[in-house]
Amino acid sequence: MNTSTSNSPSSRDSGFITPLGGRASQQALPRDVSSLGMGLLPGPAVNAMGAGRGPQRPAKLPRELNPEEQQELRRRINSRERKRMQDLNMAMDALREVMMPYSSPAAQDHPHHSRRLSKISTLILARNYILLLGSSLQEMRRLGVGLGGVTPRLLLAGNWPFLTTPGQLLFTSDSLLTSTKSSVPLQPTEEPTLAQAQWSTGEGPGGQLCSCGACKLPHVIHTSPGTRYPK
DNA sequence: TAGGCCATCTGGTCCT
DNA sequence: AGGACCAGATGGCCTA
Repeated sequence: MNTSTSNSPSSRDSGFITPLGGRASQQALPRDVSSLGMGLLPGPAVNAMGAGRGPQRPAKLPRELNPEEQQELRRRINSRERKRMQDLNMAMDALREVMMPYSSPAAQDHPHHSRRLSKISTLILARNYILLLGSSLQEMRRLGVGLGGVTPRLLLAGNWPFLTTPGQLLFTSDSLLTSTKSSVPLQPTEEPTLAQAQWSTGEGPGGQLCSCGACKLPHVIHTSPGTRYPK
């Protein structure tokens, strides 16, 4: 089921723990006990929430524990986190499987298309797809078309919001609508019509021009990158 | 070689 | 109290 290539968790498990937190194998022992939560290593900087919060909280790994117990505790915590991230990656792979047909024409002479979708690209493409489905649904409603065997024109045409470069791709209502007045997320009552949908064309991932079929399909017109994941 | 992407470790915070 | 979640740090792999 793993559709990923060299970066899948299972294929990357062959590495070893490096002193400062590099690749780790599932069986690899934790590092030196001195690094187990006692702040010897550079570690993450004090984050904004934790900074200046008065007296130091007790260490997460209690000092009462002997080194072996600390090591075991740290091992369990690491294992849980690893498992959590692997589950997340499995979900990401499942999403990738669904989105891949819409992101790659599988043309072997277009290597920039044959690569696995990155996480960020997968999420953005999925989001764009959902928005597209919403607009298609809206058109069906407008035309009074029932769901019985009728597929929205835009979906049939395969006009997917293809990716250009990850980081630039947020598919906003601004970019979707010809009218650029609204900057708020789409509301059910203001879904764009297909006639209003407007795409950019001709540029493949990474910004290079490409003449393949997929690249000639419409692209999302994106806005400037903007802020990254505001908290 | 630089930059993108990723896995892992880690400590802090939130939640049950 | 323990687990889940989050984000920073680090280093490996890969590609342009």
